[in-house]
Amino acid sequence: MIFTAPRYRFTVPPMREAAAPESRPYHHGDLRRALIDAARRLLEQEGPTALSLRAVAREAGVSPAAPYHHFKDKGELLDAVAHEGWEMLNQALTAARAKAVSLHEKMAGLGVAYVLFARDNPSLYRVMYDGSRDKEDLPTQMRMKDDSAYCQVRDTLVEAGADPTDEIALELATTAAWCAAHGLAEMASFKSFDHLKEAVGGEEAFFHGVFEHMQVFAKDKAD
Amino acid sequence: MIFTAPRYRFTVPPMREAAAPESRPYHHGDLRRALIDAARRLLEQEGPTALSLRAVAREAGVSPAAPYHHFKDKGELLDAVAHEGWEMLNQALTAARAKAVSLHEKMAGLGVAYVLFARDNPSLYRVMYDGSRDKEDLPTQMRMKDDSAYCQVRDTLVEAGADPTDEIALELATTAAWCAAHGLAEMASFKSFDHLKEAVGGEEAFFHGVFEHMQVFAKDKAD
DNA sequence: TTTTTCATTTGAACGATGCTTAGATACCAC
DNA sequence: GTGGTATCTAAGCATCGTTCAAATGAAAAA
Repeated sequence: MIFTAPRYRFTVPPMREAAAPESRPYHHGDLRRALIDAARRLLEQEGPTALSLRAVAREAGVSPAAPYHHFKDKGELLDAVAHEGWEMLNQALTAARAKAVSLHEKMAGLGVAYVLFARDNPSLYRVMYDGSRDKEDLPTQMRMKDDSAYCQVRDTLVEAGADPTDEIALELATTAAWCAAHGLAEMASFKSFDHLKEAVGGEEAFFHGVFEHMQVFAKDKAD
Repeated sequence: MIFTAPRYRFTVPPMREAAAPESRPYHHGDLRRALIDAARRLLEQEGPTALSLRAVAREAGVSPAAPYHHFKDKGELLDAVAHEGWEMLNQALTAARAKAVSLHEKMAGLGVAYVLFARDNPSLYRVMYDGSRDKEDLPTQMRMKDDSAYCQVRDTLVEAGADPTDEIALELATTAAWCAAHGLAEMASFKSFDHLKEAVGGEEAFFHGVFEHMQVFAKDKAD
């Protein structure tokens, strides 16, 4: 049985606008924070290809060498950005799960929320995933934290009737759901699917439709 | 000028089956072919991050500007590499489908063959996918050609009993299978799954296990 | 208050990248 | 041969990630 763990910080610190020159106890104040914000701003506005370390420093109003006192290299900055992305994703899934009524809605809602997050934050999602891909591991917070997407999917599967004592089957099913969501998240933007989206009545309906053809999201398994 | 052997030409040891050097109507022969081979060689040996246009030119034994007479830019070279990757993938799926006996084996075999291809050609798979992602479209050969992965999955679903007249459901199911395979292909290398792979008796069994938890790969749907 | 300390930030520099331009090279048709 | 032309090289531009000695300035020590 899953215990409700204390939820500490539920919200990712919101991006600050560009220069906020009020209080700067040190030279810049909190340059680390400012660099992460600048990176997320650039990511949102210019896309992942435009995200150079020098551009981030420029955006933060600082010299190209300044970031190296707060991050070992470019990858470490991206890791920090990705970390906030994972927290945002966890929040989105928590909200989707809370909103759902039936068990089937919970599973489908989780999947759709996952894909919607990727659709609404395409550049951030790519950074999140590229970071974990290069490390050949899922970020720690995705599997360890109680509100991680992985745990939420697994718990929901148990609620939906999965045998919690068959750990292997449970992990396989969770992985299957994860793969399905990730696969759809990465392919959803392909123009090839435009006609399908229209045919089923919109993008969200398309996501539901795809998930309904996967066993872990099937209604007969939930109730 | 010092009379030495030309520095750039004829210096490529054909580590692999280098493109037939019989006919070289021009300076290098078929530099386009040599560049693609060099790119694939680098991709295999050094990984995707080491794949710079200059490094490809170096590997092919030509100057950094030479590739621009055969490819508009770096992306066009990668497109050519990706194209060959898709053809290899289609071949792998064709072989897997031919080998399968039962209908269920055909679907599962297709999925596993897809993931195995990605596992065995990780860098190539990434280039294949990044190329189509940036264009926001699946490569033409994946949906148009008769032996494309998409068509093979769709046809196999029909063989397995899907209603060929319900085009929307058929496309949704095909897409679902595709997403599942792609998602697993991209996550299969995560170390987080090592214990699961071991628990189920190997990597291939792990792939089968994940697919068996998705409806489109479920046995009860096939027969 | 003055001085010292030391993290923070800068400016300059290095090697490497993608790409462009101008010119040299060598194949082919004549 | 000669000329035309596709092919390739050389050199250069702007940008990138990264390093390092110097400069800056907040905080602690005097």
